[in-house]
Amino acid sequence: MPKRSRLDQITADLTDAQREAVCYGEGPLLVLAGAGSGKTRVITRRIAYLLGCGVAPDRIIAVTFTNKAADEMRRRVEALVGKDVYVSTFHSFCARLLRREIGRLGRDASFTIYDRADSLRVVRRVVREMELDPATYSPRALLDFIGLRKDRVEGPRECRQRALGIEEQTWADVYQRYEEQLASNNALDFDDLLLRTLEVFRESPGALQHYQDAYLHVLVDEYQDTNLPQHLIARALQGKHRNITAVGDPDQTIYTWRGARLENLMEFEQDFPGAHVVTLKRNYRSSANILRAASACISHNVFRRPKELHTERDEGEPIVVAQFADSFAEGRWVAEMVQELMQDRVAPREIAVFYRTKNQSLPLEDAFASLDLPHQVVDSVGFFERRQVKDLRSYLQLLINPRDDVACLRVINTPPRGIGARTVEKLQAAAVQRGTSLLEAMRDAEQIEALGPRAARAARGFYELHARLSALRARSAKKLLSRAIELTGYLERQPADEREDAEELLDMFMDYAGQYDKRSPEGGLMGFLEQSALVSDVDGWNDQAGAVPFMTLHSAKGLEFDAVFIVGVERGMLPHQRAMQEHVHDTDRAALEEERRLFYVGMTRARHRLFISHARKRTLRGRQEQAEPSPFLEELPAEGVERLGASGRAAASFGREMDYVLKQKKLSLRILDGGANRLAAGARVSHPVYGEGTILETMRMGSRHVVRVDFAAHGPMVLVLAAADVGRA
DNA sequence: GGGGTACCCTTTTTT
DNA sequence: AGGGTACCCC
Ligand SMILES: Nc1ncnc2c1ncn2[C@@H]1O[C@H](COP(=O)(O)OP(=O)(O)OP(=O)(O)O)[C@@H](O)[C@H]1O
Repeated sequence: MPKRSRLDQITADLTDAQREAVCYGEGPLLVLAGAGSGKTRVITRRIAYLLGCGVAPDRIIAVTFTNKAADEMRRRVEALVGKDVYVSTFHSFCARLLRREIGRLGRDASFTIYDRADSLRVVRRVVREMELDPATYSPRALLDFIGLRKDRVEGPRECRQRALGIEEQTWADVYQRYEEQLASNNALDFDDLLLRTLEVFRESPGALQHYQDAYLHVLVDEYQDTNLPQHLIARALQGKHRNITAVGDPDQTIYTWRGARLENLMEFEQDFPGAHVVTLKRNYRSSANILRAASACISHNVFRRPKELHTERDEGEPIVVAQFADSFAEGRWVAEMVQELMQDRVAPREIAVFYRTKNQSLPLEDAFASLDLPHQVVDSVGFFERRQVKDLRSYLQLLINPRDDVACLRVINTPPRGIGARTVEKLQAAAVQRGTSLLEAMRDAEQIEALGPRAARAARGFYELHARLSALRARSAKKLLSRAIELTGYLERQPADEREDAEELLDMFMDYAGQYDKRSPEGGLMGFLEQSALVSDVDGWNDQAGAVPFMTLHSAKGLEFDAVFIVGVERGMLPHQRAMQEHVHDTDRAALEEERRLFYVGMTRARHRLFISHARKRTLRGRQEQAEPSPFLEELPAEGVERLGASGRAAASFGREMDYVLKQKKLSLRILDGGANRLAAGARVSHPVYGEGTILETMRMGSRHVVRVDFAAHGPMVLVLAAADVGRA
């Protein structure tokens, strides 16, 4: 194929503004654009275009927010030009780089990656060792503090220098000792992946130069949610060729709590002098009703440059805002509406349900299960945090990095093998004294005087178990996992009431390992552990599975669906109570605005249908709490928004009535006393189950028609009309 | 000294 | 619901 026409093909279905960005030549480029305007499309096409222009695939690096988004982009580029480029997240890229380069910092390449729970264990230990009162020095708060320092690229020494007063000095000391512990465990936390990469660049000009030479083009998606270290890494990488493409939308910053820095985007032109800026103003995703509502809502953010986003699309169906008595009624309604959509030929994978917090999935799961609707809770991070999965991961982690005392302590007596708290203490003391890891101390258990013969034998036994597993280290991840389960007797030793659970979880874990083995036969155990440490929630979501995904609003970023449900849109939930106390925000207002952006991100995921709901009662920490509608709901326009169950009492009964209808499914109504031949208010009807009644009102709930009927024997009920009845309504 | 149990609290979002 | 801590029994 002649080159010209292939390039034309890549840019054919783009707007002028999009094409300008895709085909932009050398130098920094910023695409500043609203939701659904084609930012991700521009990045993907630009990669394809560069490849089409003859840039070698290995001279391009693209960075996305999740591994799933990275795979998706790689696949799209491959489909466009048949070439394989490197697309990754910042964290995965850094982990890969550090496996090669961390020796330059005097550290070992077989490092463990710690998640928050691992880090928390380290902080707890530091607090104990420093003999601080954990009530005053909350390990959680201390870890947050450390994270904050790291987000600002501030090491313990600098932190200590800047400390004002004894209190802050103590925090800095905790930070210092936390770092020492991580080093002696040969572990890096998530932030370290970024910081050590910067350190490699700083300490080793040769390495920096190597990467700067290698990457002719650096492209970063979702720039509004990058933190300072990520920004610095991007800047370092483009340092030689100066070809950076960043795309982002300031209205979609939703990770400030994790250090995201909007300045990275808004001050791009200062950081990258001579940057060319392209703005995209047309939304290609959503119906006019959806875009109008989303824009109206986000316009209430005052810390914001007003931005006009328009669409050529039709109004579309009205947005539905519905109120329910409680989250269970809300869940049943969502399930019922999903069933309806599926009957209307909307594929389940084109429907999604979003919520603020993960525990909101439960009522939805119940409701979907009872209607037998295919659904999938998108929660990979949660999966890897499950106790049983973490336990087995720790056994494997210890094979790669025997110095990982956190992993060792986690499983040293799991399942119970006679190494109790006292023995552990003695082992730890011996390890500190000898300057060894816990595992090495166990190898030499017989020589530790403080240990009785029984304890010594148990400890030595653990070491031998590790050694036996270690001999199999080169085997596939799945094989190792199943051998670890066998050799440790993990399942047999589970309490009977948890065995089934554990078995299911570990089966899933083995499946996951099997998939890894197949996909990355070269990755080995280390690659497997690395990938599972760096998963994002959406990574585990199979978008081809034909199931409705349930996910957090955060996870929904960057995705799109034909129909979207956002549940639990209540004061205290969205905006979330805790988010309003988040100290990373300068003001209450800023905190509220981030919550509004989250709602905005959710709404703008929808192409055609948007359903927003809230409940009057919600169970929080086992308590039933009254809930008010979210203030954000008042910000939606009247036009193109249909509100159901507006008053509190009506909503309460609506919930119960809905319940009934769902159980009975749809049974058709017969019109009595021949006069009126229409299902309209006032008509007398008869129902096979409820008997006779009078229609109170008829209404539309989204695409479906419902009637409220006052039955003589049952009182008011909401009935959903069968398609055949609709013509009569 | 190990192991089991009861009670606390804490989770908002996640690389 | 899961971990941590405190307490009790073996
Ligand atoms: N020029 C175009 N022609 C047709 N469809 C387009 C065009 N540009 C974008 N789209 C479609 O619009 C939708 C949104 O595009 P994309 O996901 O790239 O937007 P985005 O700006 O990254 O969105 P967001 O920031 O909201 O995640 C996609 O379905 C995409 O295919």
